[in-house]
Amino acid sequence: MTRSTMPARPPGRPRSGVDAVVFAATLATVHELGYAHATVDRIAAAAGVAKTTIYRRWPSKGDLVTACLVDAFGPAPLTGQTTADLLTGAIRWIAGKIAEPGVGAAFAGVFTDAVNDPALRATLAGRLQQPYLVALCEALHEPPERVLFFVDVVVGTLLHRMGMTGEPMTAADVDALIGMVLRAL
Amino acid sequence: MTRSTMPARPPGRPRSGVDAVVFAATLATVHELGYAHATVDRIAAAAGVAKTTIYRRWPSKGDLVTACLVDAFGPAPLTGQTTADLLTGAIRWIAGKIAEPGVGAAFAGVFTDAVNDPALRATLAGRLQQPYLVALCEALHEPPERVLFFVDVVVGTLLHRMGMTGEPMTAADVDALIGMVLRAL
DNA sequence: TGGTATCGATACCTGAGGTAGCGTAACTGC
DNA sequence: GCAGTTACGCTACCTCAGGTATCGATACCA
Repeated sequence: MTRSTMPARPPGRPRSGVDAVVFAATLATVHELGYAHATVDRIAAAAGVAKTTIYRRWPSKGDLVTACLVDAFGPAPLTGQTTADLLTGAIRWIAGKIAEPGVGAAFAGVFTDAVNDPALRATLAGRLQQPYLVALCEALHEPPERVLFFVDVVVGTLLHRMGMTGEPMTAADVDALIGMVLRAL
Repeated sequence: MTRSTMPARPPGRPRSGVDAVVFAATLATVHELGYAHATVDRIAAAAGVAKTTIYRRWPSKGDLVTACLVDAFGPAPLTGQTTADLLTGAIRWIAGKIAEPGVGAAFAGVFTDAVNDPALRATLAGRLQQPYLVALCEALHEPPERVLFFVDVVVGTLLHRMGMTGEPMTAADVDALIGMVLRAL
């Protein structure tokens, strides 16, 4: 991500495409073994690269998974005729992403790690949450603290279900969540 | 807990009071260092017991913390003239518990561990969640899946805030959460 | 062809969860 | 007071995973 945006390629070995391969291997390994058992050794083996290559690109496992999630999420589709449409789409989108194989477990796992790692928490908040927060504030014309509250509600609920049951939330419950948030605004 | 309910004390060394001392040391250590850095060695040292004593009583760190939380929470105060009163009291109660020093971090940490440890997840769901779930179903006259959804919302939101900021939710936001849940029922 | 920077491999360090063995302290019952 | 019983403290140890250091090999650019 950082390197691919450089104007001219510096001399040395190639590394194009490695990020994508490692991200795919990360999600696949987390999906198969869970976050805790998806060791960096196994992820490296699955990606066909050396462990040292991973630590050269990302300073820690948490940073790797965070970058992986940023890549997997991409920009939020904040579109819709009305505010209700926009919110419904956004909540369905994040619920769908968390339901993707590996993404939910990776998200819950890195969130978990961040609880007791202030540096990782800052990375997670800055790289993953901040962009969506800003976009939501603009799209909804609501102050940040209010948007933050609803992010806590939506993401917290989805992750709690994922963590307690190991399964993503059903479509019916996602609809209930949407109804609840719409009524509250 | 298990032993103190026995009718007659069996022969051997005493162990009364050790549970309470270890629970207090667990919460204090987690409060001071966070869940991940609160190693069993340090908890044992803080309690003034040997590490082996802890592992003799609880099979793992997760089980220790779960037992500690069960002890710290106690029975839920499900009282109130109306359903609204009852729910308001229950949500304020759980929010207050999670805001207690060490409890929130311990809860978030053990939840985190449970995400990728099915055995611990079963313990957490059975010992900590199940009793409150049953009591809530009876008190609210609602089916389990509906109650489970609202537990996901309330606990998930509180834990997400705790995990992302490191601080418990403000009273104003807890009130907003209560209002949201009341409107949804 | 040479310079440059990354890659792969191996070996290693640290910290933490968890276990084994053994002598010892404390309680119950006779 | 004395045996029997049980848990305790201590020490040493195992395993696994995150993370680091070193170095030769490799592939790109000029």
